Amino acid sequence: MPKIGMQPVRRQQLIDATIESVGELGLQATTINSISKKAGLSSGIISHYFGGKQGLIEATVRYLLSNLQQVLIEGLTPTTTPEQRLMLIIEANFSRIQQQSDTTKTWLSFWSQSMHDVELHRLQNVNSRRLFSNLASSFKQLMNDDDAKLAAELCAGMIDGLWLRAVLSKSDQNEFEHCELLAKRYVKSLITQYGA
Amino acid sequence: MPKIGMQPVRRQQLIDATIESVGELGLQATTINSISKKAGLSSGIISHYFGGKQGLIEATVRYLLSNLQQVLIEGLTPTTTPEQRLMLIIEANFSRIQQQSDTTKTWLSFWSQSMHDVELHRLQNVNSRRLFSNLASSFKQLMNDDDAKLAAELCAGMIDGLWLRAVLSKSDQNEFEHCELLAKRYVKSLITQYGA
Amino acid sequence: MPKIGMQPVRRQQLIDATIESVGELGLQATTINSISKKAGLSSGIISHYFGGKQGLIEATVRYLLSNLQQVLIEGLTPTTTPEQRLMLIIEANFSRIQQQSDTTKTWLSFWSQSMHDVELHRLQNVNSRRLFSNLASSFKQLMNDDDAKLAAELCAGMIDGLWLRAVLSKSDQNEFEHCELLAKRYVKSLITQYGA
Amino acid sequence: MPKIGMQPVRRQQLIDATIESVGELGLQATTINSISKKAGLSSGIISHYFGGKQGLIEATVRYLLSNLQQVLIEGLTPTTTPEQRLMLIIEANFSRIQQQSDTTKTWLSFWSQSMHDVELHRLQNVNSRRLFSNLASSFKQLMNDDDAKLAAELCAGMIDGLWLRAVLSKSDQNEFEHCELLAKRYVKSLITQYGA
DNA sequence: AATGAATGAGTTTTCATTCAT
DNA sequence: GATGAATGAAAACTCATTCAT
Repeated sequence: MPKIGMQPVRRQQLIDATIESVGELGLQATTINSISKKAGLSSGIISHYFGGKQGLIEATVRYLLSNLQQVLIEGLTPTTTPEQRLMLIIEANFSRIQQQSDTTKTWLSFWSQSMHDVELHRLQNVNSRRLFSNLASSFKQLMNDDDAKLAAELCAGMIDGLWLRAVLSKSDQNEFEHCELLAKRYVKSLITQYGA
Repeated sequence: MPKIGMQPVRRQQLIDATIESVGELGLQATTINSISKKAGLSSGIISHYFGGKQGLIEATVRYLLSNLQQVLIEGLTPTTTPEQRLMLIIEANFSRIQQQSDTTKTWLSFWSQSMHDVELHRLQNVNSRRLFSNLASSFKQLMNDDDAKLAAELCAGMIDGLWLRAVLSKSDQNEFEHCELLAKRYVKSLITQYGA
Repeated sequence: MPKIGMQPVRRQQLIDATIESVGELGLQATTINSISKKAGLSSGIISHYFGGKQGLIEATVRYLLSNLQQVLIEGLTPTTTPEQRLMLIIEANFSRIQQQSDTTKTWLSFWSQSMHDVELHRLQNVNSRRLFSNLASSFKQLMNDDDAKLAAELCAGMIDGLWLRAVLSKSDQNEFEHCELLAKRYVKSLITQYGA
Repeated sequence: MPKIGMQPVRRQQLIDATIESVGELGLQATTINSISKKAGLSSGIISHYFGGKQGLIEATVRYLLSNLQQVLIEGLTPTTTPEQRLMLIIEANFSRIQQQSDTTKTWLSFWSQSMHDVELHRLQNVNSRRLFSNLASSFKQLMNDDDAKLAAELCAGMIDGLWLRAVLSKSDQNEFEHCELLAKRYVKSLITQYGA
């Protein structure tokens, strides 16, 4: 029964199952079996579609990254002001939790592992720089370039720090929303401070 | 060779080797063998002194925690002002890197794993709350209680976020010092903003 | 090589190899490797089919128990007299050796271990009570209930004792048959003594 | 502090601890550590006095054997009749339990292991033959030699079988005494049956 | 396309033995 | 005479990968 066009379906099934498993069990305890079981598929299929466990892990990170970018892009309209765009960036970063509770734990697992994995580190750098440049390009429309870079650096730190503390303390959604609010207020204070 | 008094020496040897191994290989790839080899001891000794791998991991986290606290306490004198104390807290958090490059990677590995390990999560909470309460108690001497709590929350986020971004980008010491400077300036701006 | 329907084949292969290994090396010296080597399979397969060594051990005891029961049931016909049934019970107990020399040593290893293993003790009790109740129900057709219980108790002791001494002295088949004969004559003397 | 004459004291301490440990944990789970801990001595001392674990195990079996013999000899007087001697033999075999509950479990562990251990098997044979010859020499004073041998064989089987069943069912002392009574009555019936 | 049986290298843990003190 | 720190071989168990079907 060679159903055609199964590839994208199976790949997404396995990526979803990976997020679920890493969120639930951690990256260390996530196995080929824990993933394939959650996906309702056989263990052999992972090698078939991703070459191996490592390939699936990397595909999952790429999926999460593109997802984050997607949320941001979808919010943008031709009339979005720089300040609105900054708010959107923050919302995108904190909305990760809204999609799936496992996702945040999964991000953290991957970033931690990126210290010792070349490909994951490359992907993490993409993410980190993208956040910075997204912030910087918006701030640049509101202040001079040097101040904008500084504001972006501080703002990126604040977003990641509040997000990290919320994840590690196993916060509920309310606390995530509280952190989102703090981040937004911080952006406004940066604009007030440095803005022309 | 039952030289007496070897226990504390061996325990510290093994804890140091654990930090080194987790820093170099990551928590996932750190094994009883990688640790004992680095320590120049046999694999059996880990069970002898720590009951098993898990025991050694937890002892290592406790050691890192007490070390962080130690750096802070040693800087305090009877004449330390609240503002100086806040600077000390930041210095302590960023000085981790100065001691050993492995240490930062090790912290991150542990915090990531704490999502899925009860004891590590407990220890992580101790650390997280300690940073917040250290900050809050200093801020309270400079502003009203509600503002102090808010400042502490923001400041904790900023410290952790800047630290996380520095670690993940495999920054050199200069960048860590730059982050330390940014954090200190942020504290000063908080004092200016909310201070009486 | 996922030939379907291999499960029962593999399970029996491993149980046979366990009996062989325990018979040859003893329960203490029997390892995952000694079993899997005898079975001509890999070591990992034991966890796959039995969850672990303990599971295989227990499955093996259950197999030996059901085998013993099987021998008895197969000998019964609608016209079997109580006395013939008693003879069948004895034959079943002494025929263990006829199938496989390892089996007797294996029984003894398991019973000895049953002193310190809850599940093995439960299975040993099933076996011990089954022998007693089989004997008692036959004796009850030949004498009053109290005498029948006494006869069953004595007879069970005699069977187990003669069997134990034969096993421990590493007897050959002739001696087992001699013991079987002694046991049968003892049953007859009990019937003569207490029979109506 | 080279105290002289410690050797017999230490040896007995370790043998007692071995009986206790094997009775409690089983032979398999008994380790150098479990023994030395129970003896309140260091682990190294076992090698010092017995050459190793195996030496201590064998010394313990020899001790149990000589103990059993001792109980029998102590009961004998110049005026003991053959029938009284038979009763004494039974009492000695069932009195093992009266001394220490661990002892019976220990006997069984050792006999089971004797299937796979040359020295233990030799000692087990000494024990088995001694019981037979003790019984036979007494029966020979009460009946002709062939009947006496047969009676001894049956009686040895009955004693061992009742004892085995009592041990395996983890019986209390009352049941052991009940078995002792059954064995004694069986001896009397053998004398009645074959006696001149 | 998909399965899952089978493998075996790698991991943690246990433990008898050794030996400097 | 006695200790117990240290070793390292051997054990059970895990799991990514392979591959016949």
